[in-house]
Amino acid sequence: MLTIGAVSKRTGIKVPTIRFYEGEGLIKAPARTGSGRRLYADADVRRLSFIRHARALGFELSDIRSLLDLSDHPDRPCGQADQIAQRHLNDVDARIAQLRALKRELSRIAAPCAGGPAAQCRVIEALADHSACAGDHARAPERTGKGNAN
Amino acid sequence: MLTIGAVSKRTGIKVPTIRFYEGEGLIKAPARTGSGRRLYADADVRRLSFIRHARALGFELSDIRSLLDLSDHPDRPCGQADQIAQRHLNDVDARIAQLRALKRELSRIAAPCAGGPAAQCRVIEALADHSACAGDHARAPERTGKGNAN
DNA sequence: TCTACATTCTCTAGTCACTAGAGGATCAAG
DNA sequence: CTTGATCCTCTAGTGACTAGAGAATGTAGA
Repeated sequence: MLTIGAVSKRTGIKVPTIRFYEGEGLIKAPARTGSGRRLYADADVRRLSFIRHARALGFELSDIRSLLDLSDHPDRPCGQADQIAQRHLNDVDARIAQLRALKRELSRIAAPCAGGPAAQCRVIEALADHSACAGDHARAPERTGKGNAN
Repeated sequence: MLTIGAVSKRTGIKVPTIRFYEGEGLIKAPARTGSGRRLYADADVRRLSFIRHARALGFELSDIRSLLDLSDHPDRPCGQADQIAQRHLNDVDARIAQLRALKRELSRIAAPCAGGPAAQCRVIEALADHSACAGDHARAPERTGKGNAN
């Protein structure tokens, strides 16, 4: 039986995040010591590793919930799991395409302009002038994503 | 002078979002009719288009604030604007690389398994088995990003 | 003029997946 | 017996909006 800190080290998931997952019902409430501390079994560690892996691959918690539900009932057909993974793959594809378009325009924009006054700045100019822009900007690429390591 | 609805149609930014931007100080509080309705001038529409364009390019509101501040003071040197765009370009490059790696692994995982029971599902199996995984999953790719059209 | 419907107003709360911090209890080592 | 690490619960904050309540105002047709 492991404390939450030990589980955190093994899975690479931060302690508050493990508690958060419990609150979200992704893992069941674990056993407790007499003083109320959480005690985890190996199965919990495996489940949390599954969650971590899926999160690292960008699956949302609702997707992970479905996936876990499915693995809790191995008798059910697994078409749903494929569907989730396929949908996610399509998402990723779309985002890559979007970011490529974004990069093209940013490269065009971000050529240094020798530190002149902002009045001649190409960045501001390019962003003010929507007509000069190549792609469809109907949809935003969402969060910039600085990367977090749990 | 345009109502908020007309400005929304012209810029493609939703009405509540325009009010939100006002609250955030990205645009100044507009004139009002006798009954308190917002009235926008063309300059406001241009400023909002700037914001929309920058958001579509993935700039955060804090970046946009700097950019707007810069364009409000055209006498200042514009190195800062270049810096913002350059930093953003680096982010975009990193994210593309990350998503490519992600796609490789997802493609490997998401091969359909002929609708068998979940017990033999490759998706679940692959997610449970962290050791079989290629890349470093130290960092999560953040939000999936379904794309929103304002 | 009346009625119906659209639009606007302000305000609060919800989204997602956590993260940070307060304030207190318990544990292991020296 | 003290020190410091770890644990507990709880609330609130993040970013960039979105949704909804409840009320006032505007506009078009009968």
